[in-house]
Amino acid sequence: MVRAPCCDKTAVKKGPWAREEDDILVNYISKNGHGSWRTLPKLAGLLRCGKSCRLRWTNYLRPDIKHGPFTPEEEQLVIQLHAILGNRWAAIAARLPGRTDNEIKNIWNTHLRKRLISMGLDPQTHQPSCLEGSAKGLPTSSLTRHMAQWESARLEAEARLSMDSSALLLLPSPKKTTSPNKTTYPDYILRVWHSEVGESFRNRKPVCFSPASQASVSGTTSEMAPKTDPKLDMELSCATRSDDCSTFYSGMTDRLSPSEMEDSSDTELQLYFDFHGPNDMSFLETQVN
DNA sequence: AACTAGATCAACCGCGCATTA
DNA sequence: ATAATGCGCGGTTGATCTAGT
Repeated sequence: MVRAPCCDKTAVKKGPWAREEDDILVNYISKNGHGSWRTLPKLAGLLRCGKSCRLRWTNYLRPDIKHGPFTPEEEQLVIQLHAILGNRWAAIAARLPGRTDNEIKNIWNTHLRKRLISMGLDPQTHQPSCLEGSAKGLPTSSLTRHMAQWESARLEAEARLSMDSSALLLLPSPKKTTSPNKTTYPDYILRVWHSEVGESFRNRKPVCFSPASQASVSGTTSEMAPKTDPKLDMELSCATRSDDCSTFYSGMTDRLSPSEMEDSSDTELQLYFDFHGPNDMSFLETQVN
């Protein structure tokens, strides 16, 4: 099947939006709503692709967009949600009102990713990068000890899991699925538990989402709708119940002696460790305003 | 002041999913 | 059941800005 182009590429303007174009788009949408994005440019009198209009509106012109730099709390939230959700920027954005997926993706790639690297953490897995032979931020001895503690915690959590799993299987399926190959809650939860994601939770390690593991959990990386998807909420609540990645960050604080903390003199590192208490998962329930 | 390299971020592109005919 | 269409997502690009020399 050949996909029809979304617009006549030769007849549309590309590149940065002019002020007048913004005005036209805002005026049109405020009066008529966006309706069909494909037909909007023609109706509004814009020489733009509908896709471009949608992007401009959702990423910049929308009235509820929060402009300006991210607060430390927002940055922290992005890091923690990334540990749970991986590169699902739209899902992360849904938890930060006023911030767009594009903005979050940019802030991640330009700031937060580098910050994790400088802390000696792998930005994809959120695990100490010494595991891959490139530790920079923390003393190797401390990290080795932490790995051992995680392993111990994992064994403990696995025992708990065996009890939790049976309880979860009793949950009723929340709604009829539209497709026969879509999973019900218990099935989905089990898949999560048995996936890389679930293992991370069970291990009390920060979650790492490889593309393969995301696919194994959800079918595809974009199948979960970010805003009200019950599966996503369930995933997040699983994380909550299982002392997720925030415990990792704060837990490391608990386990480091003062002298070890001095070893990692990076003040940002300290900030991240101090941000949440071991059981404080409220950031998943309350939204940053 | 001029140049360069790196950082930033708005915008584009291609793909996949959902919906509709 | 299948094809066509629209939309949203994540990855990438490139123009612009900024700091350093």
